[in-house]
Amino acid sequence: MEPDATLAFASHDHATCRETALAQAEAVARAQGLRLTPVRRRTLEILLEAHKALGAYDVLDRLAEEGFARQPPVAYRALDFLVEHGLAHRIRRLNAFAACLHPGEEHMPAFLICAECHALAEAPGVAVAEALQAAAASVGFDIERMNIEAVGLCPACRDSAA
Amino acid sequence: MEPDATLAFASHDHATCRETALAQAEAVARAQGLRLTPVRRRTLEILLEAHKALGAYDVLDRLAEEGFARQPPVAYRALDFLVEHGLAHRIRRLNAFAACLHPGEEHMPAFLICAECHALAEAPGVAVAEALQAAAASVGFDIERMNIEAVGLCPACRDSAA
DNA sequence: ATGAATATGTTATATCGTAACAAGTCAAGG
DNA sequence: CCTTGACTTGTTACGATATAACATATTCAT
Ligand SMILES: [Zn+2]
Ligand SMILES: [Zn+2]
Ligand SMILES: [Zn+2]
Ligand SMILES: [Zn+2]
Repeated sequence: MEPDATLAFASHDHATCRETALAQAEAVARAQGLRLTPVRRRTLEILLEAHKALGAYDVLDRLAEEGFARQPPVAYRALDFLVEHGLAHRIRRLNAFAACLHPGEEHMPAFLICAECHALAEAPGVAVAEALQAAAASVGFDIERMNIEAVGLCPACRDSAA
Repeated sequence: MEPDATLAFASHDHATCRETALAQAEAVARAQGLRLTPVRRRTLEILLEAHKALGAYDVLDRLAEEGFARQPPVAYRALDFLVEHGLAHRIRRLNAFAACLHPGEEHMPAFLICAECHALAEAPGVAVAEALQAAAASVGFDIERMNIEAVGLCPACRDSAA
């Protein structure tokens, strides 16, 4: 089942939402023999609690408040680890990172970024990815990784702009 | 007519290719009353001559060699202007900029970036963009701008890897 | 001519990201 | 046990990317 981005733009129970994602992430870690060490786990929790994209230095500040060293590699290592294993995503357009809300599920996220309120959603991107694969294949290009990001207005901000 | 990315990965006459793009860019500037000042024009030429994505500081170095001031805003302003008016594109994945090879033509480029030789192609992205529009619309999101980028192997590097 | 808008010059600084090496942890094989 | 090698973390230092802010100059329409 593909994730549904509607939730991200609607008011919902953040607590449940992040606990679910965290539990899924832990399941992934167990299944793949990953070491979800304290910094890594806390970094993921920070992203989940924020429930939006955070810059590496924002994460670093929060980590520092909890006793971890305030040095860039601390945050970048943890973030890179999470991204590497699909527990978080990197949003290039924002030079930022966001927890994956569907870790373990096969999904190609298309990110929708609200220019107004900065809400971020992972939209179902399978159709988009397939179209891109097809476009690439037609010129003999072999895709390894892709980034699909869009900036615009979320439902709430679009309505209030009218 | 949609641009064809095949050319970008094939050996071709760079001189013609860049003169065409430059001429198209000038036509766009005339048509839209844009001021293609010396720095801006030279910046576009630099991107076209390189025929690949260049970082802002690479562009700045080249501009400096030609008598322009070696200060970041010089390059960023020119690059931002070109991007703003569709004469160049920003490749977020590379923190870099590339001249648009189809200025004035309606197109939604999907960028294909070779991880091996760093070749860059603007693939026809209309189908991809439509799929993304549809995905966004299904959750009530209104897209203003989008970035579609893929990293992988170009035909030449894929073949030589085998 | 004159004012408003646009473009450029210039200084300084903010933000994002990585190289490199030392020190510590951990689990498997001897 | 205890070695050993892979992985993880601590730490310093730096590199790369991007923008703020303000002064000056140019352009363009009135
Ligand atoms: Zn995800
Ligand atoms: Zn919004
Ligand atoms: Zn283009
Ligand atoms: Zn290649």
